[in-house]
Amino acid sequence: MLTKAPKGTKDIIPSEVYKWQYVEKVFKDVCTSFGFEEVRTPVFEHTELFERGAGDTSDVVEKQMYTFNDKGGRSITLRPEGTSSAVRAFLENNLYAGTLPVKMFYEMSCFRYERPQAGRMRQFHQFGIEMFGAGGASADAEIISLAITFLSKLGLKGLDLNINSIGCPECRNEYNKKLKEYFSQYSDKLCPTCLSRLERNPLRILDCKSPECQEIGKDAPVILDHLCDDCKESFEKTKTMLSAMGIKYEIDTGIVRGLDYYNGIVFEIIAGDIGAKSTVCGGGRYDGLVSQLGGQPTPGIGFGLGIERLLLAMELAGIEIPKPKGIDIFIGTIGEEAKLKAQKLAYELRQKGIKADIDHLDRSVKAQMKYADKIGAEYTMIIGDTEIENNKANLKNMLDGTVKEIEIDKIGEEFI
RNA sequence: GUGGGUAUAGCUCAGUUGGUUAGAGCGCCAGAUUGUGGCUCUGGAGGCCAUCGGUUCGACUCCGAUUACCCACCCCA
Repeated sequence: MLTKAPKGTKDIIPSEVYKWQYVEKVFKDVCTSFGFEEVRTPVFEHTELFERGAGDTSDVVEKQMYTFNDKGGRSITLRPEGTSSAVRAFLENNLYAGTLPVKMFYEMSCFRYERPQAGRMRQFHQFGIEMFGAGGASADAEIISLAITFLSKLGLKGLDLNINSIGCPECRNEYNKKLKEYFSQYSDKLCPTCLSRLERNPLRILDCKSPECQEIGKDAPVILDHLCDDCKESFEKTKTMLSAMGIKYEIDTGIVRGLDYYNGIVFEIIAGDIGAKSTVCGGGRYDGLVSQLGGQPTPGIGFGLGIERLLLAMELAGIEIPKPKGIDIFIGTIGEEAKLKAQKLAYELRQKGIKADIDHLDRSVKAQMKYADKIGAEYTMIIGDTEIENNKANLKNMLDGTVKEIEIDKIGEEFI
């Protein structure tokens, strides 16, 4: 118990963390080149924010939230997603009064109470971006192209970008009615889950894996045929933009985002077969969310990108993440006097920004050399009484094994 | 919440129809090389065989329960 992390959580240990640092750096660089700035919001929020934001009929809010009362009796929830917090920060800090559009990115832990499986954790990590105040197709295309740029920079090939439009509240209502009408005719043939979806969310029946439901779904009305003129036009414009940038996409009328705030364009990016959960990035437009949370009507669009799934996809694709360089020099020692000297030398080198390490376990020279090799030391120097007396020691290049004699006190000059 | 699978050394896994001292590879430590890594060879440490109960003369092995992990469904990143 004490030595076991809670279900659905995982340590990122020192020997693995370089992978995270690598994708984090690439993501930040890409976002910056697109003119986005980082935002950091609290890990927990008032529960109401997610109920109003993600929507209290969404599965996430209904049964997956880590909610508790704090000692002051407030209902607090560990964030299950990032967009609600971003909108709250946008409103609370009056960012809408500044220069529009507001473009921000983030990396955050999110929490959902679910049964863990491949690519799904209870604590998971997301990259995300949000853009507020721009409702046009160029904003859509910018968001999508940022995701594609990022994933491509990491070396992922064969990305599948699937897009759809779920329309504005008006055309979606119309469409839902038509869907209900259509599927009601087959209510005796639908599977039990889809029968319950008929009332709750008929759109999801289109996603069902059961052969019967799929067969019935083939002839169901398609959302894209039932968009209002405005929605239709903006979807067309976005597609034109994507094509102009040479970004390939597929229309997938089955994409329905799980959070209630989406409207208009929605998209998913699938990067390789990483198990059942192969969607690495999902997002869309949420033009109603800002006003839903008490602000002036402001268009918004963004995406979330799962870091665990990203790393899975990269591993599966055989992408090698560059390991960071080891230390510059290991100073090995024989005897107490040498230890004293090495400690002082390492301290001076480290202050100059040179990565230096010494022995702390009083090991044999051979063992110290092995240690130096393991930590990836580029150079080693062993000092004992003779070396200290002459102020001369051998500096060994660990890559080619060559040795050169240097003055101990001038060791720093070797690393300029 | 529903269903399936797995549980033996730090890691990846063997372990015969139930039979007495539970193995390998990798990793770790040490020696060969009395003050110099990688390669090789030799040795060493490290196991309540997940837990609890049952069957049996005898259980790592068979049965049951519990727990944990993995995978899939719902849903999602």
